[in-house]
Amino acid sequence: MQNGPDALSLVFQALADPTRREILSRLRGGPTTVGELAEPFAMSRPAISQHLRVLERAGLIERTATAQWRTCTLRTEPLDEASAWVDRHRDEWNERFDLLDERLRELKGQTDA
Amino acid sequence: MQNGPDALSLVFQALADPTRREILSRLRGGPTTVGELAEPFAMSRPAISQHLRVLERAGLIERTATAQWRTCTLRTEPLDEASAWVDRHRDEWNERFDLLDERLRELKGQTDA
DNA sequence: GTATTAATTAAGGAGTTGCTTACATGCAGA
DNA sequence: TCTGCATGTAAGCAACTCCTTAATTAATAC
Repeated sequence: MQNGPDALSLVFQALADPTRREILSRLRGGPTTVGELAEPFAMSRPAISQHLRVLERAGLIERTATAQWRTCTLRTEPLDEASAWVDRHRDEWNERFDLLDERLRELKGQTDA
Repeated sequence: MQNGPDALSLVFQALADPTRREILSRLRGGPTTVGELAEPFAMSRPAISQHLRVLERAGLIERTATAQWRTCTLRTEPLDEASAWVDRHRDEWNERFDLLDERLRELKGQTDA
């Protein structure tokens, strides 16, 4: 994997773990230090650090260092793309219209050429 | 894996691969055989079979056997839960209201007790 | 300076993923 | 029944995930 996975795969992969989803849910309450974040989990600090790295790699959190505390902040932008993908596939009605659109555009391209 | 991951993790994990997302997109056009599905990918048939198993495990497709062809059909129900989770975290405004709701419910529970 | 606190990095191990090739299964038609 | 086609299963391998404990960095307080 020399090039690394695409952004959307990184986001979905980050969300594919209950601990990481719980961390994101807790971050909705506002920026939080790693220690506070780790407290409710029966898991070592390094394990939490590694989960945070996965979330950071997906762009879902930002870590800023103030003194010896690292504050984690929620970043929701990557979820827009994820939400768009899911919703596009979720609703069969819209899908049919999407496909109709594509067909029409194809036809238009053909008659133009 | 005696207990296995939860349903939501399975769905996000299934979506965390471009090949599988492409398969789902292609299935929006209607039920398709494995051969047709595999055709555009530079990948062996067994690899596609394994991707289909991941999608089936997540409940995102259904496989039915007619003659020697296995027909794959899209199932969008699992995406509802995924969409709900993402949307709940996507919009900061709604999150704040959700949190306010939770706090109010907590307070109510406390005064009741 | 030394000690304490907060967090990360390093190293390692059990299990999983994503692919491969080779083999097996199961149906259809001569 | 034998042949061919569509698909799945088995086995193997490199890379990755998710956790661990031990060592390290960095800032604060004495």
